[in-house]
Amino acid sequence: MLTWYDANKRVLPWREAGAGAWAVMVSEFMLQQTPVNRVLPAYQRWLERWPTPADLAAEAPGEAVRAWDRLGYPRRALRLHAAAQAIVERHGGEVPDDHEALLALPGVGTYTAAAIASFAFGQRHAVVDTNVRRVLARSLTGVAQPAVSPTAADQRLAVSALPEDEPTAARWAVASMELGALVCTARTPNCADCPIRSHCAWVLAGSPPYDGPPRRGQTYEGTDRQARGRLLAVLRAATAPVPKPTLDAAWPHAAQRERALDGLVSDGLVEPLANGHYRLPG
DNA sequence: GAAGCGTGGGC
DNA sequence: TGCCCAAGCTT
Repeated sequence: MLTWYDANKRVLPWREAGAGAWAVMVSEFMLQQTPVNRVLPAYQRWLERWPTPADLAAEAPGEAVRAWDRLGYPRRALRLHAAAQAIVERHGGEVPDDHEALLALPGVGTYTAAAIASFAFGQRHAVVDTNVRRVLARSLTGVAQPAVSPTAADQRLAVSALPEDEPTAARWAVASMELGALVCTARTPNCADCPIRSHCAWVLAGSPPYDGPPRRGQTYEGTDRQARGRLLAVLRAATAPVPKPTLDAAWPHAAQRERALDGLVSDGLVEPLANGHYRLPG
């Protein structure tokens, strides 16, 4: 798998030599639930504008929300901004290399802390994302898909599979994730090109189909989530505070619109002004 | 532990 | 055409 990775890895800006821990951190925030191809343009603009945590920390949080563009889940932008401020206050403006310190930052959970420590600092951590969970479910457990949500068993399995040697563990982490992203994919895995197919428990079992409980599809049309997205899109595009009637026009269902707007305000994504106008948080 | 949280692309 | 999926985190 390590050899396969060296020959087949994608060229990505946050993987370039000297990209730095901040670049890795920004990419990890953006890649939480958003595909690589959609992240790339926003990532490039982001690092040009805010090349260090201090640069971002000095901005209004609303600017982070605006620059987040249409990556989705805009609370991630607020958390990245808050994390940058915490890095300035607690770590002298440098992304910490300590797993515990990373985990304490806003928006950084188990996966992201391990990813930054491993990808940026070469440490030995189990980096368990949806790709790795799928690779391990197939190759070691022998089932078509991992559990619906991450489990303690997934984490234990990933730890048990991790090479002992630190630099090898770091290479293994990124390689296993890339294998899941490029070859051992969710829908139609390309087993013919897989470097571990001769060891894969799922392939050796005859590639049995998934037989677990049905996976809940995520509805979107007509949801509060969609309403929030519409309202925030209006505010992102505006250069001045927006009068309420303009927001009203963005979502016809009044009760749902007000609920969504209240939610955005309580999340800190929208700031209501005294004159009844609204804007991204200053 | 479940629910809430965006957006768009691919099959 | 829908449906599934995408480097999760927080409450």
